[in-house]
Amino acid sequence: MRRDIFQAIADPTRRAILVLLAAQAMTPNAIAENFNSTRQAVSKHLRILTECELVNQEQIGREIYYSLEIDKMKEIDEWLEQFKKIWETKFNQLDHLLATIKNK
Amino acid sequence: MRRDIFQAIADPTRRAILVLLAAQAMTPNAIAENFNSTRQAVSKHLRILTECELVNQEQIGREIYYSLEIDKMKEIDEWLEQFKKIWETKFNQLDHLLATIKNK
DNA sequence: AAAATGCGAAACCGAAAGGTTGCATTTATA
DNA sequence: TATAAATGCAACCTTTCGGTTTCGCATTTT
Repeated sequence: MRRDIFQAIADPTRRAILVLLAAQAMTPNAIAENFNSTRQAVSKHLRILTECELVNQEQIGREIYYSLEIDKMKEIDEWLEQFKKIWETKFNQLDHLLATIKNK
Repeated sequence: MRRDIFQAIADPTRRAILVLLAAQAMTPNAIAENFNSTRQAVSKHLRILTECELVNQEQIGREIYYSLEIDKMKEIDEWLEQFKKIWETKFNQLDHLLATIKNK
């Protein structure tokens, strides 16, 4: 299926799942209670998130606990880096402008 | 069509367009030269990026220059904030561990 | 041992995505 | 003024997406 991390976070349900898992590891059933779709639909989302290595599984008896793989989230931040440079520069320019006005 | 910014950056071509525009404003034709798809396909991507307010248009004669709307990119960073707190905490824990080992 | 629970996988479906071709419109040029 | 260039839009097609229902398989509970 070859999905990447950006496709993974494109879906609002998956983003919400990631936020849930940021707080604590959860089972598919527990996660599904937070949404209006079926457990199976959530399961599909978890499969995608697992493939992208955004979440981990740990089986305990018949339950599977999913937890956030925080390191993978950094990849988004790394992509953003190239734009951060720009908005920081823009901020500095504004900063400079304000300072100039102030000293008039 | 109601797309959000996360859907906008889900497509690799659109991400590449954003990177191109980060360097300089460009026309659809110029942008399309960088990809294997038709100008019309690129035009569709630009339409989506415009709807999401990730890019601006400026018409000059018969040409339209597209430029990056950097402020909108910050929204992704803002969403990431909630996860950053986690990975910074993890880093600090590791940091502490390393310090402990060092002082042994 | 039988029933219930937790889960994933498969089959199916409608909607949306991403691409192409063909056109209409506006602006520049010969 | 006729032609070329730059662009957006619409129609169409194939693939993917996200959902549901049905099922099978472990594991736990009664």
